[in-house]
Amino acid sequence: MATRTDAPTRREQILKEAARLFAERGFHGVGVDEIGAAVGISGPGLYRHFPGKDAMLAELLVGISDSLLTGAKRRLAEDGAAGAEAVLDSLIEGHIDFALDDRPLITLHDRELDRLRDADRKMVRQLQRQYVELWVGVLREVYPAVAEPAARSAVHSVFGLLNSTPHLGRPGRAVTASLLHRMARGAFAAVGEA
Amino acid sequence: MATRTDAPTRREQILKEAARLFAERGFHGVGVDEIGAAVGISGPGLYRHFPGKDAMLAELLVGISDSLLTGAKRRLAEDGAAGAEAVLDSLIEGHIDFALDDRPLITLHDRELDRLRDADRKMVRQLQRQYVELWVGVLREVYPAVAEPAARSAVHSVFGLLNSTPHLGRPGRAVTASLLHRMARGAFAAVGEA
DNA sequence: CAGGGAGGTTAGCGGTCGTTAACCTTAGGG
DNA sequence: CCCTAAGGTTAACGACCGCTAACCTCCCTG
Repeated sequence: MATRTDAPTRREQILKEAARLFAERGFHGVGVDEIGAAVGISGPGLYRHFPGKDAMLAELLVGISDSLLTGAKRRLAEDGAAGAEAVLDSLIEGHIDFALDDRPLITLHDRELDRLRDADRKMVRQLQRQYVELWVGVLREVYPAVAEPAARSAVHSVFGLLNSTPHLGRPGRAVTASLLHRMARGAFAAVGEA
Repeated sequence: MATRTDAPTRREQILKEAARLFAERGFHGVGVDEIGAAVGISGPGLYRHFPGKDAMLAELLVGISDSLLTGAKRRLAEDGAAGAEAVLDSLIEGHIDFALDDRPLITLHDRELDRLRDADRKMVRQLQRQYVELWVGVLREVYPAVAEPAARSAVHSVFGLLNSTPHLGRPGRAVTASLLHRMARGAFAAVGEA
């Protein structure tokens, strides 16, 4: 399990603050001095931990995409025996957890992808595509009548729905999670029953 | 009606290209020279039409918010007699039209708001809030059991769903529009029937 | 207890960006 | 036929930004 109880490393502090700032003001809108100030060191000190500003964004985006995909694969393996419906619910739940717990990251995820170097962008895109295709596969098991392109569009749209958390009020985590879950299922059902 | 058949003015060309570039690379990621080049003039020439780069973004965002709200008010007035269900469908249709026809604008709309001067941002926020509240009112007419905070969250989430068009493939406009419409109704229904 | 690496600091360089200044060209009206 | 306004141009300025250089200070270890 490796539940983390230790204090966060400096690197992790930097990544967390950088994510927050990038999400708030955009990658180009944040200077390295601000990121440094956010963790109590000053600008150039960051270069002891990262080769450059781009590298921070790259690590963030690859990390998000990878952990989304890894979590989804795990859920597919664990809940697969319980049927496609259960897996779909589990995927939705996982994505909602992520959107609620790491709002800055979910914002960056679909907003700053184009600021990456080619190699990093390709990697992120590949992880994202695998994540989408995993959802598409499960969705089409639940609703076999849905053609693949429609399923893919539906998945992207539901991501848009779930990723709307930054715009939502804060009426308690469980309430929001439940609402989002029901809406996602409702949206999928509307595609499946067409 | 004033249907526009005349050629677009230079100002309009600039706004259109600026919207595209801002959506692609972010407000801070685009230089004035690039915007100029996109309309065939060079950097500082833009200042004959706008007082500054910020003013272009401001005009774009206020314009979007205003036209969304105006369209929604018109639909409410025109289709109100046909009942709340019909108005809701009309609102959804209008938002989808917008998301499909002006993808760069819909992207900017929820992404670059914080780059505005205080006065402009307040104005945009107010227009957006009115737009949301109009939807909330109609939604609660269709589903009276839904409490106001839940309705507001639901509306924001459906906006997230409808605004996902930039991530979608292009399988023909009508097909996409129909899919999005059904999903939006399905998501709302799931909230209403809870 | 020397010494070296880890992790800071400040100064400053080179490039870019938004903006202004100064100047030029053209079309239309008195 | 001038003259003015509209709409361009290039040059350049000042600010800022990412990053490097040079230096300092601990702490850990052989």
